[in-house]
Amino acid sequence: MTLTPAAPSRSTYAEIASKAGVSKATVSRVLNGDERVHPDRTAAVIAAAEGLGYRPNRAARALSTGRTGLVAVVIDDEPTALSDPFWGVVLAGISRVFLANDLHSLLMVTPLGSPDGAIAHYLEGGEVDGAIFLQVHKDEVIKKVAEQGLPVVLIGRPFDEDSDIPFVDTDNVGGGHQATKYLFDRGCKHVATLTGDLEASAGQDRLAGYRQAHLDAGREVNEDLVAQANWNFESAKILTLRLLAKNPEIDGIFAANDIMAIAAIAAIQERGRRVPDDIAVVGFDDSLLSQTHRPAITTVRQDIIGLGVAAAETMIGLLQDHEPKIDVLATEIMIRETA
Amino acid sequence: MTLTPAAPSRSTYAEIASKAGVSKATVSRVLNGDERVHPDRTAAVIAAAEGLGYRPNRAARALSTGRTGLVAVVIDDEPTALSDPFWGVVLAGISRVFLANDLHSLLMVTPLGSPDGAIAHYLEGGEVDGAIFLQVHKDEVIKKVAEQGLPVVLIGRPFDEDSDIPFVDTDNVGGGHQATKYLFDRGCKHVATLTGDLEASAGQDRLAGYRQAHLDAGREVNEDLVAQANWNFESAKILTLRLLAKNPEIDGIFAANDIMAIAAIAAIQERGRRVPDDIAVVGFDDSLLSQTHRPAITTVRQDIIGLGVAAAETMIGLLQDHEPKIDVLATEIMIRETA
DNA sequence: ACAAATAACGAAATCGGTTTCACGCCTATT
DNA sequence: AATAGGCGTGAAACCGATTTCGTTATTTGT
Repeated sequence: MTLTPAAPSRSTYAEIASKAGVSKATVSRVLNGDERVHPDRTAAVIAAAEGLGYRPNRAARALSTGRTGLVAVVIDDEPTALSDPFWGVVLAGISRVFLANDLHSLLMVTPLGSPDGAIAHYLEGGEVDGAIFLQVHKDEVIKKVAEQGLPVVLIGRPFDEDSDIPFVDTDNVGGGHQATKYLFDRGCKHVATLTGDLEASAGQDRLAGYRQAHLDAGREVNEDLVAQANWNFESAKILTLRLLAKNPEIDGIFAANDIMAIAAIAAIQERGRRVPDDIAVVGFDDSLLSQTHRPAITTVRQDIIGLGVAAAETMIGLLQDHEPKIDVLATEIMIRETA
Repeated sequence: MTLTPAAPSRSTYAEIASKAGVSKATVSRVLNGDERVHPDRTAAVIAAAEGLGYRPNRAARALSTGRTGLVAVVIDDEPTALSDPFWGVVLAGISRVFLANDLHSLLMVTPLGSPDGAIAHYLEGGEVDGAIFLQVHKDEVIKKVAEQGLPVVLIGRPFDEDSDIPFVDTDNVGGGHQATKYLFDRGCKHVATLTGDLEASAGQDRLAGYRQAHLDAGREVNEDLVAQANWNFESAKILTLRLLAKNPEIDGIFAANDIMAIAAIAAIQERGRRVPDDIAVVGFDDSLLSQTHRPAITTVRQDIIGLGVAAAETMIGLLQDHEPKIDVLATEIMIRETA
């Protein structure tokens, strides 16, 4: 494999040093903000560096400090995962914070299913200073990496209750609560829920919020009204039809994401009932779908960019030896036409 | 900023060399596949390396070779850009190929408004071996970077007709042609089109395909039936209403993306016409929306993962000094309910 | 005013691979 | 038989920034 030479060579400490009439050591001190250098020399070095349009060589710095300035952003390589617009926005949030802190995100899209996958190797190699994991399915890989001393931040709650891995997450419990309470306040008496995959923490938590809202309102959860639909359209539609058939008294549905809300609406209309007049529907995510669908879907909005920002900030904190911070971001209900 | 030490230290050439009883130079030769080393030594080095669980230090290699093994993937920081599931899938394709070739993708989300902002700096700094641009920023930044000798691949067609920057793109002309021809074959006599932003090559090309299909069918394009809707729901709906009012003879609509197709359907139904019986509608993208919408949308599918894969492969080719390859990927029509 | 402590700075070592160069040994050439 | 050429190899230089260590120059203490 013959490779072409890379980008044009740039100026170095040696050049700055000779131009400013000081040693490389002094250049390094000035450029790293050492206060103890004489102001005159400091000024000379800065002037020389600017004159030469100096840009540091990351590889050289990495070699001598052992820190690369790179953070891996790992996402599960499932067809469904990446086609979810959610992650793009999270990435934007992460990237924005990193760029302002002279860090870079190394994107790794990989099947996380296999515990000894390629990823673990890369993460072990000291090639990155830390790793942010999106989309959590198995904690194992993450734990393994974290145990090797690599700073790790999770987006989404870890499964293991007493895991001490720092994470940021949407307040899914709060969001489920908000949606359910809104339906109650609207006058609904029999609120069903279409849950996501209960192996995912978001699925669990949104359901927990639904239950909590019942508790707070002094109502009992009717377990017949809880249907596990695994996030997707098809099963949500089938389950809604079944719910409506068995429980005609239903007058509200909380779907744990917008796609399932759309499926529920389709099923309801197929049965000749009206939304929201007969049955009110609330979704989750505030996705594009919820905005363009007719009727427009009332849904729980999460601060997705904020998730990325918080994760990046937590990572920066870890790299600076701060206490691991755990963020849970509030949700907001977007009232549209379906409830 | 005090920083914690990075990952655990790993084995080095020096250790392998002493364990195998050879010099560092020989270790380097063996590990880089130099054939001229005596088989016995080769075996010894390989055994020693495996015994020590050796992993190369990227920074050290980068410092001495000048190549980082990193490729920047640059995307516009527009709200609409990253929330488009399209890009996530492209990223997956890129990442998959790179990972298999020991390259990494450095994600850069360019801050708005800064023409030759932070990104250009990073790209100049020799921090990456190449750059893949998603979502066409003005060509200027790209040109500037390319002129500095950095290998560049575009996803999407460059604006400048005689630009020599390698690119990969969906065959948008072909897709537009396919959609329009399908409507003709179905018996439509008066096919309108909702175009995307005509400043974007995808918008231009899909419209060009629409025109070409007319030409091939020996029909004239009625310019009254061409409406520029800029990809979004609102304007597409308004323009469709206007089209229907002025041209009641319309019996088919080709929308340059699925969102506009949905908007068109909403407008058509609002006017009391039926889809597809009165007016057939074809979208573009085969997005999740097109699958979940009722009626399900007949649409033109593009090979999005393939775009990422092709871009990554082209980049690898450039890095190995191959001829710049230009890929145009075929589309496929997905027949559902609206046409 | 003199020894001791401190501050400011440069020379050189260092990080871990890669690459050049020179050396010893062997085969081919005349 | 002597020289030229080739091969396999190790020593050492090198990439560019950081950091240790030691040397001056300056300040403090008595």
